Amino acid sequence: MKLLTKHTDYAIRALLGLAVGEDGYVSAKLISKQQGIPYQFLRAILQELAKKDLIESKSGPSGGVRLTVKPENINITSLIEIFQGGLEFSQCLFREQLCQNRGNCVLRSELLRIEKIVNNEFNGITIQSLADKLKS
Amino acid sequence: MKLLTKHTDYAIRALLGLAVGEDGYVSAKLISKQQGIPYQFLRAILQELAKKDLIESKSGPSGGVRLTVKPENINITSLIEIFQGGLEFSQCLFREQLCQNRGNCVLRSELLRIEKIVNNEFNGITIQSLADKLKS
DNA sequence: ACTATTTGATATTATATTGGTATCAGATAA
DNA sequence: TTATCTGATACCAATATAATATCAAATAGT
Repeated sequence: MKLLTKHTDYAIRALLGLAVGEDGYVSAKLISKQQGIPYQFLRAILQELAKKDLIESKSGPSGGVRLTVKPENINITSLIEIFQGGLEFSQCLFREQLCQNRGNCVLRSELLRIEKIVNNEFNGITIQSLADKLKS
Repeated sequence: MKLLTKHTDYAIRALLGLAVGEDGYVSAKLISKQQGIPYQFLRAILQELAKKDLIESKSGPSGGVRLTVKPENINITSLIEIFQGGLEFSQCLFREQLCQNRGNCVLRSELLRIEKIVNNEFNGITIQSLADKLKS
C-alpha cells in the first residue's frame, strides 16, 4: 500500500532538486535526467506545480522552471493535496450509501483520527527539512 | 487514497458481527446479508480468516463460522498484515533499483517513521475495542 | 439414502487507479 | 529562422482491487 503516489513522489524529488540546485530556470529535460523521472510524466507534474504557483516557468531555450515559494513553505501535506486530493483514509466506508451500519462508523472515526495524525506529520516535513537532511 | 482495502474493511465488519452476535456458528450467507458484504467476496475473506485460525468453520446445514480468538486479541494491524501484506508506505521508493539518489532516502526514512506511528495506532484498535465503541 | 445447506478450493472477469506516452501549438533565445 | 523549451490535452498500458462463478466435499435433518 502506497501512501504517496508517483505524482507526489516525483514532485517532491523535483522540488528538492530545485531547492538544492543553482538558482535560475532548470529544464524538465535536465530534472528528468538528474532525478530519473520519465520526461513526459514529469512535464505533467511540473505543469501542475506551476498552476498551483509553487514554481514558475519560462518557454524557449534557457527556459525551464524555478521555485516561487521558499522550500520551508512547501510541505508534503500540500503536495498530497494537489496530487492525491488529500489522504481520505476512510472514504472506502462511504461509497454509494453513507454508513450502512454503526460498525462502519466506529471504524471511520478511528480512521479519521489516524488521518489527522498522519497529516500532521506530513505538515512538519517540508522541502527545506528534506534538503537539510540531505546535506547532513 | 484508501488505507484499508475492502478485504480488510469487510473482515473487520464480519469479525465485529461475530463478536457482538450470539455464540455458535453463523453462515456466510447471513453475515453477508447483515453486513451488506457481497456473498462470494465474503466467502473468500472468511476462508482466509479460517486459514489464519482467527475463526473456525463447519460445513453443512447449521454450519458456518465462529471466532476462535478473543475479540480483544484481534487487532487491525494483524488484519492489515493478512489482507494487505502490511502497510509498506515507502515501497514506492524502491522498485527495481534501491534508492537511486539520496533524495529518496531522506523521504523514505520519514515514511518509515510515519508507518510505525500508524501501525502502532492500529495495534491499539481491536475488534473488542470497536465493539465497545459500538455499544456506547 | 436423499436433499438442502453449508464450506473449501480455485479460476475467471470487471472496474478503477495509477503510471506513462504522444502530439501539436505557442513562446523565446541565439 | 531554427532549436529548445513549456502549455494543453488526449491517449494507452500496467497494476491492483473488487467481485463473480463453479464444482467438489462435508453434514444435518428427514
